[in-house]
Amino acid sequence: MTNVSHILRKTGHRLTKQRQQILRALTCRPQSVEEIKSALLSQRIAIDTTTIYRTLDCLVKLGIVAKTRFNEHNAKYELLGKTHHHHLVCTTCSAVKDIPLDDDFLMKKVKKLTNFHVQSHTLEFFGLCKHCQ
Amino acid sequence: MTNVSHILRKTGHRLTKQRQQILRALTCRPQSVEEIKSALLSQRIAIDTTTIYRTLDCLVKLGIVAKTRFNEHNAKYELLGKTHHHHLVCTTCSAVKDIPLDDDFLMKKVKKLTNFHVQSHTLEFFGLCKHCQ
DNA sequence: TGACTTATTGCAACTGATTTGCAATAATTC
DNA sequence: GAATTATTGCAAATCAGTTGCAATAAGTCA
Ligand SMILES: [Mn+2]
Ligand SMILES: [Mn+2]
Ligand SMILES: [Zn+2]
Ligand SMILES: [Zn+2]
Repeated sequence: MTNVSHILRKTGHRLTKQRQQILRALTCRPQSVEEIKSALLSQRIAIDTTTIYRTLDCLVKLGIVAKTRFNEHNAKYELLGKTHHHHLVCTTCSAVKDIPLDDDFLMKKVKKLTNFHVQSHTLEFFGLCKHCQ
Repeated sequence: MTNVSHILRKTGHRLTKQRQQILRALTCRPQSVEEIKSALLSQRIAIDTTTIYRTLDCLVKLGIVAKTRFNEHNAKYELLGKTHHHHLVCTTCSAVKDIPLDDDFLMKKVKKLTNFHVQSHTLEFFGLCKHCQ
C-alpha cells in the first residue's frame, strides 16, 4: 500500500482519498467496476463510476492492477498480488476461483517456438464449479 | 462446411444465404463483428450487423465458432478448426498469430488440484510481434 | 410446383459499459 | 497560505451488443 502510494507519487500522480479507498476495495479476485462501486457503497463510501474507471485505468498502466475479460460484457479488475495465478470461471454462477499453476514450461516453449516477445499472458479455465456441477 | 450445414439442419436451423456467407467469411483468426462485416462488404455482400451477431451467437452455441475477448472492448470470433491452439496477441499492432501448444499437462494438473469441471480454456499471450519489437 | 409454417432478416429503438468535456475541487509545491 | 495543476463529479456522448416487430424466405409436404 505504501509501496503503491510511492509508485503513484513517483509517476506524478496524486494519492487522493478516492484512490486510497478504491485501492482498499480491490482484491485478488477479479471484480467489475459496479462490484467495486457497491463494495464501497456498503461502507458508505460514494465514488463516481467515472472516477473508478479512471483510477483503474491508471493502476493498470502502472502495473498495479490487471484488467481481464472473461467472456462477459464488462471488464474485471484485480490487484496484482505477489503470486502469479490463473482462474477457474464457473459458466453457471460466474464465480471465479484463483488457481496457482506453474507455467514456466509453456512460457519457455513459446519462447523457443516463436520470435514473439511475450510480456504477459492470461490463462482462464471455464466450466462448472463444485457447487454447480 | 457441408458438415456445418448438416449440424444446422439437424438442430432445426436453416441454412440461409446470409449464414453461408458469414461462414465463408470466418477464419481461424479471431475477427470482430465489424471486421467480418467489412470483409463481406469488400465482396459486395451487405449483411446487417444484427444478423451477424445473431448468426455468430448461434454458431457459438453449436460449438462451431469460438468467442474470445482479448483485452479489447469488443469480442472476436473464430472458426473452430480441427486443432486446438492458442494466440499471440501483439499489444502494438494488434496482430494475432495462432500457436499450437500442448497443454494436456496443465489440464491434468487442474483436474488433480481442484474439483472444478473444466469444459474449455483460453490461453493468450500478449507482447510484441517480430515486427513491432 | 405451390401453399403453409415458422425461422430468419433488416431496421429502428434500446440497454449497458465505457469514454469524454468541462468547470469545480483538492493534492502537492514553495 | 497562495499558486499550480492533477483529479473529481456530473452530464452528455460513444460504442458494443440486444430486443421488438413486420416483412421475407427456408424447409416441408401435398
Ligand atoms: Mn485472481
Ligand atoms: Mn486462432
Ligand atoms: Zn458455479
Ligand atoms: Zn505487432
